[in-house]
Amino acid sequence: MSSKRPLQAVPRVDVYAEIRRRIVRLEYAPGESLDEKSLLIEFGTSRTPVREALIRLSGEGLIDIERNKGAKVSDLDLPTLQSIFEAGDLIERAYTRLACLRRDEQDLVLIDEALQQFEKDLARKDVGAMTQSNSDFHLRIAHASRNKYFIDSYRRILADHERIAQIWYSHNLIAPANDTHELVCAQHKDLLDALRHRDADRAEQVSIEHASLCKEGIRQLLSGGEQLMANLTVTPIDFTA
Amino acid sequence: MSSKRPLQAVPRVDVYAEIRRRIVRLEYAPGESLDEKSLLIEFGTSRTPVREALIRLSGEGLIDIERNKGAKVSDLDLPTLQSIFEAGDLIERAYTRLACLRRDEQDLVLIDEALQQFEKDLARKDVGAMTQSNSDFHLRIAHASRNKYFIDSYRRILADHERIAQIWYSHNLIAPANDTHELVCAQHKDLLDALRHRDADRAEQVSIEHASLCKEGIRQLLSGGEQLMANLTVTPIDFTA
DNA sequence: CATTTATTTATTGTATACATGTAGTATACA
DNA sequence: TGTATACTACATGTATACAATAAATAAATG
Repeated sequence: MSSKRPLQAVPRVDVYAEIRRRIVRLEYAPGESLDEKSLLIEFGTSRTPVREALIRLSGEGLIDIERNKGAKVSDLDLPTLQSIFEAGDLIERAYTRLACLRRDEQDLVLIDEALQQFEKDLARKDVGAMTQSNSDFHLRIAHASRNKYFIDSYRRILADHERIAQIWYSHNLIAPANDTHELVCAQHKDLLDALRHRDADRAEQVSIEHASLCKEGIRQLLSGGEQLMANLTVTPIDFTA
Repeated sequence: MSSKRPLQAVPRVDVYAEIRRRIVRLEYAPGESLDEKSLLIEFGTSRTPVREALIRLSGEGLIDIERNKGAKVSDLDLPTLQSIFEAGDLIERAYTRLACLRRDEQDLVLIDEALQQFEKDLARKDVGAMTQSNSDFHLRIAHASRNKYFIDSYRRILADHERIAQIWYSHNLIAPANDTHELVCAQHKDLLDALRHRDADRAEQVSIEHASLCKEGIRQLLSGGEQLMANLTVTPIDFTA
C-alpha cells in the first residue's frame, strides 16, 4: 500500500449514539431545541450524519421534528409518565412470561452479566451507567421472549423511562438510609432465578413488584417536588379471565 | 406577486409515504432489495429524500438497512407471523379496554367513519383500500386509549400485519361462499357499540374474537399453500390472576 | 404609537460532488 | 483447473452548495 492515508481517522463519533446518550442522561433537557448547526460544529461532521441521526431519533420518539422548524427533545410530562407505567407494566409482564418459556442458557448468561454490571455501576455510584446497565438487563430479558414487537415496544418505553430512572437513581443515592437500590438488586436476582427455573408466575410477580417499587419512588419524588405533579395515577389493565 | 414561480410545483411525491405504501401492499416483496438509484430515478428526486425515507422506514421495521450494503424489505416468515399475533392480541386488548374508559364523542365519530370507509372499500373490492381503512379503524381505537406507547407499538405491528391482511382479503374475495368479511364488519360494529357503552369486558371479548377470526383465516391460508407453513401456533399469554 | 408590510437573516430541505467501501471480474500463479 | 490477488465498477457514506421556508428586524403607513 502506498503512503496515501485517509485524511480522517476511522473511529469517528457516532452522532446518533451520542445525541441519544445525551437525551436519556438529561444532558439535553426535555423540550430543548436541537439545531443542526451547533451539533455539526460540535461533532465535526457535516450536516448529513446529523440529520440522519435526528431522523432516527425521531422514529424512536426521543425527539420531535416539525417540518422546516427543526427538532426538539421530546417532553416528559405527567401524562407521558402515566403512559410509561401503564404500558410498561403490561409489556414487561408479557415478555417476561414468554422469556421463561423460551430463554436458553446463553440468555441467562447475558442477563446475569447485565445484572452484575448494574451492581458494579451502583457501587461506583455512576448514575448514567446504572441507567444503561439496568436497561440492558431488562432488554436482554425482552430478547429472550423472541418476539421482536415486544422487544421494540419495550425499547421505545425504556428510552423515555431512562430519563426518569436517571433522576430516581440520583435521588436514591442522595437520600439517607435509602435501601431502595438493595431492593432493586434483590428483585433483579429473583427475576433471573425465576427465569432459570422457568417459573413464569413468579417472574411475572417479581416484575409487578419491580415496577411498583419504581412507580412508588417516582410518585414520592414528584410529591416531594411540585405539588401539581404529585397525583401520578396509573390505570391498571385488568383483563377478563 | 411577481411572475416568479418555483421551477418545481409544490405537490411533489412523498417518497416516504409512497415506498411505505408499496411495501404494505406487497408491491415490493419481503426480502426484495431497494437500491437508492432506481428509487431516485423513479421519484425524480435526489438521493437525500430517498435516504431519509429509508431511514424512517427502517425505524418502523419495514426495511432493514445494513451499513454499506443498502436496504431490503423486511422478511415475513413464520416466526414473525406468530409474533404479530402474540403481541398484537395482547396490545389490542389492552388499548381497547383503555379506549372504553377514555374515548370521547369525537373518537366515536372518527372510528365510525373508518368503519364505514372499510365497508365502502369492501363493496368496491379494493383490497389495498380495505387494508388501509381497516388499519385506520383499529388505530383510531388505539388513539382513544390516550397512551402513545400502545399507539406506537400497535402501529408497528399493524405495518407488518397489513402485508398479511392484503393476502387474506384477496383470498376471501376470491373464495366462493365466504362470509368472513361479513363477520369482520359485524365485529367492527360490535366493537364500536361496546366503546359507545364503555363496556370494556365486551370490547375486549370482541377484540379476542376478531383476532381469532383473522388468525384462523391466515392459518387456513397457509395450510392451503405450503405444508411447512401450516403450523402457525401462537402462544397465549395467561397472566396470573 | 400601533400595526402592517418589506427586507434581511438564519435555519431547514434538496441536489450534487466527492470519498469510501463492497462486490464482481479478470488476471496471475500453482 | 482451482485458488488467490489485483483491479474495476458500482453502491453507499459524507461533505458541501444551492433553494425554499420561517423568524426576526426594519421600514412604511394609518
